[in-house]
Amino acid sequence: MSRGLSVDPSDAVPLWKQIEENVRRLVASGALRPGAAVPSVRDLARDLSINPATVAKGYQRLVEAGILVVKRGEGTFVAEKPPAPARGEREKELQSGALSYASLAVTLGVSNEDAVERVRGSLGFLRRKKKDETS
Amino acid sequence: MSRGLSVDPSDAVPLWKQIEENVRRLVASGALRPGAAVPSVRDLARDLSINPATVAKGYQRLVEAGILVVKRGEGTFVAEKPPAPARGEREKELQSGALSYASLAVTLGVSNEDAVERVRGSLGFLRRKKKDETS
Amino acid sequence: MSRGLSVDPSDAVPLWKQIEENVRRLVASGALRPGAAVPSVRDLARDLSINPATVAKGYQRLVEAGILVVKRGEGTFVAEKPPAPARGEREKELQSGALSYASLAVTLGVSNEDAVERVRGSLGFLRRKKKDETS
Amino acid sequence: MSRGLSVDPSDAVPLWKQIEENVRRLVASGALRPGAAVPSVRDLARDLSINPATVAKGYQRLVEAGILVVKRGEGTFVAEKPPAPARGEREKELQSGALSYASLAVTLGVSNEDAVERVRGSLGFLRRKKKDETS
DNA sequence: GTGGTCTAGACCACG
DNA sequence: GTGGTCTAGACCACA
Repeated sequence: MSRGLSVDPSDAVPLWKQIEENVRRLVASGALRPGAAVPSVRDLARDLSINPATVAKGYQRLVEAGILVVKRGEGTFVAEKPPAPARGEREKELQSGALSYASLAVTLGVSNEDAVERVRGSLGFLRRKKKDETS
Repeated sequence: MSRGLSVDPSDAVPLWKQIEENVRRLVASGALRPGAAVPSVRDLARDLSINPATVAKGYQRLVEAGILVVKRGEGTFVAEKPPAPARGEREKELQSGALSYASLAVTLGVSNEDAVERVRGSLGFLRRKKKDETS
Repeated sequence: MSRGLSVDPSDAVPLWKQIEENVRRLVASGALRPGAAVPSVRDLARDLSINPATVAKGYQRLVEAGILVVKRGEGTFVAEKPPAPARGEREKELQSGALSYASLAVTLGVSNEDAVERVRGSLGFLRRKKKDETS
Repeated sequence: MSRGLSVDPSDAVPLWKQIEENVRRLVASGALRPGAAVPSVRDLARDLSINPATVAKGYQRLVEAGILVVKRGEGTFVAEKPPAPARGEREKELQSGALSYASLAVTLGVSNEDAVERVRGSLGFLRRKKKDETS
């Protein structure tokens, strides 16, 4: 196992995006701490049996988002500083994520409270896990 | 107005999927009752200024899902007995969506309350929209 | 000529970045107006004798920056609205550009006033040209 | 301190180029006078915690440019007569840089004054930095 | 060894 | 026709 990184080629969401989300999740949960190295592009590509360029694209997005940093010739690492307070651009990203999730919930016929509760639960799960890993 | 059906061409989600989701929502909310007719493919296409094939594709998915039925020569109608979505699948999909959104919020450095509030807001927005369409 | 778009394969700056800058320049100067179509990925790639994926990468960056918009199945167009006031993220981009230019000027042994004057001149040139093209 | 020489590993520009530019600047500003010795490759590498090969590459470029000269067995020194850069080339490079920056500013929707002010600020920052290193 | 760029060409989704 | 994704593999810059 590559530290919990996995992809599903039959999924509609692009492989590079699956990788992005996976890493995001690992960082959010503290499984990947600031300064820690993520698997090299080639290694992860081999483990997942996909093309290195695909992995690179996923990493690239995270670099642009400030989640990862590249040290040339050394590898890719989790950024030391939590990505800036994030006004503006990222505001939109979060809002879009919220709407997307809400839409899913409504489509699935779930009550507002149930939908909200699940988010609250996931947040708690991540924060708790992060605290554990950090300590 | 085509009964509250609208699409956003600049949205990342495919037009046919927007149509599918819109109809699904209208049916779920009762705005479109079992047995009711949905707009004809070419009418809706004209109203939305999009390609009829795009509308057809959205309807097609709904027919395959058992939400709509086609009566040849008469038109397309809401099925009498919309099939209940598999509980297990829904559960997993929603849970996964919640975790995904939570991870995004955490990596963006957003507080739990802010993250939850945004979902609540989005849910309210969607329900309100649905209500408008229903009335 | 593809509307003034050209690249220099022997240049150290990546082809996709050259394309990005070229388009940015054409938009800034008004040669490409809001709503106008940019050359299709394949066409431009053929004209420049480079790979479509390379062109696509350049366009992609501009889409993410809000300069271009993609209409699926139709093509790529200059965005209608001037990219949002741009606080935050783009702040950094501009600052980085300024520092980069200043560094070049200092390295070249140019006086502050000369360096500033050249920027002022270029800005004037672009604004004037834009006004002409728009009118 | 190695005479004000410093590098930023997280910067996009290659370490060897940062070194090259630093030295070039120190020479241009007079902090390093003709005939003066520059730090030895291994000393500087140790001070900066980087690979000696990286330092060597930066020095090499400067030797090729006639800025530095190597006296075998003694060390590396600032050339007595630093060659004047070709006027024409400089001119074009600077002008191109100015236009590039101006285009960026315009597409970002920034006012002329704001754009100019940022350059002025960056220039001031660099000159001040150079002065510090000189003193 | 690392990541970044580019190519050639396939396949898919969309309109 | 459009752009988006992915692959396989080459080459380069960097440490």
